[in-house]
Amino acid sequence: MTEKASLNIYDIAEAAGVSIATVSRVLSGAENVRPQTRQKVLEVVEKTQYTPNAFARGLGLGSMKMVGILCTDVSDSFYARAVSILEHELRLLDFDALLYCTGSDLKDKQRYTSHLLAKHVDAIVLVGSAFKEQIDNSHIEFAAKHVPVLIINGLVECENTYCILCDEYRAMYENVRLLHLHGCKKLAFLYHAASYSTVQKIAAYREAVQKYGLALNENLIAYCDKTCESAEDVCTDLLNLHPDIDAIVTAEDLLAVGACKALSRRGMNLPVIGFDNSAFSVCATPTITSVDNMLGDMCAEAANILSTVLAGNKAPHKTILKAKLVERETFRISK
Amino acid sequence: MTEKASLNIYDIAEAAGVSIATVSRVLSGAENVRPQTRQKVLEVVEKTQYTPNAFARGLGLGSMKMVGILCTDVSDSFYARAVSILEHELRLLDFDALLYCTGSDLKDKQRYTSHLLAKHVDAIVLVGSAFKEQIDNSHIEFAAKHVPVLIINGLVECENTYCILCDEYRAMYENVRLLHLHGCKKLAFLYHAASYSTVQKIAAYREAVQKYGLALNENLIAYCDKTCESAEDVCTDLLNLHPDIDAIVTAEDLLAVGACKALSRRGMNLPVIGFDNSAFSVCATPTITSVDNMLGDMCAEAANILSTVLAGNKAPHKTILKAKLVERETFRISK
DNA sequence: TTGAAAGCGGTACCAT
DNA sequence: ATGGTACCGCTTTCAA
Repeated sequence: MTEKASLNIYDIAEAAGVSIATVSRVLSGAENVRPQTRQKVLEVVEKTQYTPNAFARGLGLGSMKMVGILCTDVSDSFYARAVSILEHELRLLDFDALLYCTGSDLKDKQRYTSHLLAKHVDAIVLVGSAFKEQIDNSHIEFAAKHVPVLIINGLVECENTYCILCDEYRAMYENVRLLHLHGCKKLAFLYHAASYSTVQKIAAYREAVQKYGLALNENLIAYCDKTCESAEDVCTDLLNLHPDIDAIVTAEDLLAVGACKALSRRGMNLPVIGFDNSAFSVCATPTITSVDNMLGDMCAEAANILSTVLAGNKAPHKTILKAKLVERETFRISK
Repeated sequence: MTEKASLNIYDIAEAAGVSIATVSRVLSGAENVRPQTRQKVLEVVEKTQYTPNAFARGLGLGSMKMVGILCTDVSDSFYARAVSILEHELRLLDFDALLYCTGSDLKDKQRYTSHLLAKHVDAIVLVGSAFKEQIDNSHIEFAAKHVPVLIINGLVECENTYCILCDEYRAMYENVRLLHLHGCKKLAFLYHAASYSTVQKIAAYREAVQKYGLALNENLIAYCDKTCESAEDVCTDLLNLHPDIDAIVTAEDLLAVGACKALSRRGMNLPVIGFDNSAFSVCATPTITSVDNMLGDMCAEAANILSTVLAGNKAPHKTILKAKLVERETFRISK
């Protein structure tokens, strides 16, 4: 009547004629086991297809080898790529990925962070700079007291926190410089969400515009919803107001796509530079020159740091990668 | 010296002056606890910020309330959206999402499936019809012996398996019918990966083409890599070989984008219908008419079924949703 | 090299 | 309503 869900270590021990301690040793790859004994145990394990109970293991070791990934929105292609790469890297380190999509509400981020801690994950990875709240990072600081917190493309000043970011400030500054060299005088800037990343880009835009003596006008910095259509509308309005705009830079590729649509609808053809080097930049017509922020490298580096830290070694609090411009049809650096 | 990682139920019991059994009752919301006692315990819990150990709980209950999501590739925007929605639905049911990106190799799918089982997830959700292997579904069947397996947009004939799919066969058939009504006579078909989903679409294309007496030629059914560029190249070749092609249908939006590029490059303007109603369909110029396969609804239904099944109730093995065509610039149904 | 036994931190049954 | 206690299944220390 009473049916066992599955075999346990006692069953294996009995079948192999050894104690559970020995089985445990064999399974954890301990050296001090007589080859013959090991052999016998492994045979039984093989034959019975035995798998140790992960919860019991977790209870004993205090870890189930899981890493929590906190991400504002996986349906965003940029974050999706990040999660994809991270998951892959974690898998290589033999960690499972516990995915939490938090949305952008701070309360949710806090709640999910503590959920993750309650699940005793070995580390937490924050994907997306949206996590850099200007207001309140206490949940991150709290989490970092318990487990290492990796932050992809975001920055938090806090112990046991490892920020891997791309120098987007510099990249955007460079965008403006290149357009200036190209002869442009009045650059529109389209952005969405005020994430850490976006704030950097806007700051860079402002400073570079000033530095190179380009048209300086707050109205040139325009907010859009995160859709092609919104960007197109906003850009159209902007072009109506400022017909002398002669180049467009955006904080995201999708917005650049919308901008291009606005341009071609009026038969214009201005330099446009997007950001993220996403699939959108290739889909658009014309294809969009875009800044590659090295997401793959950031995630790989995150994995690196994670394994370093979990091994008990020191890792840099802040790692900055350099972005690179991928030239496509909307802008080519003139030689 | 010996520092405790965190408080356990004994600490709480002691502080509250009750037994651990009572603490357990209070925390699990049992009715049979004197309000006064409950109050006292909750106070201590509140004050100490106590959180029960998830592993111990899992060990006792045989579940940590986790659901495994198996997905060939989250960086694919379609799957990413699915995972995003699923995660949200699971969260509402109080389940965590354990994400596994399997890639398309069968061996990996099998391995990860058993990993998931070893982690004692409460259910497994398969995202993407790529999981319907013509050759071997034994890993799915095996998994279904242990936990319910939900399949989004795929079909497996097996007990304890719940397939939620969209009638893509019908949708593709309808595409061909509409184009025929529109006066088209020779339709090219672009596809990637031979997933269950794609197989359905191809079959529908074939049958409809036959039924409506359109040009029937295996060469019109062309394989591309999953990139704009590849689709563009393939489509260009196709148009060179068959200059009389007068409409294009694709198994994925991205391929439709490529097709449109090929068309506009030769100054052509044929009806094009994509599939998935993804962000790409809106980004392209012109915007692409696309079949919406109701991904959101499928995922919501999956969550529904999951809660039903986990509650011990019966749920349908197969749920089919109806797709709908979203009209954009590349094709409008003529009245 | 091996085994016995004490945790790990809960749940739930059985008394009281 | 509450407490005692036997599990759940594994890891690890200590002895042998």
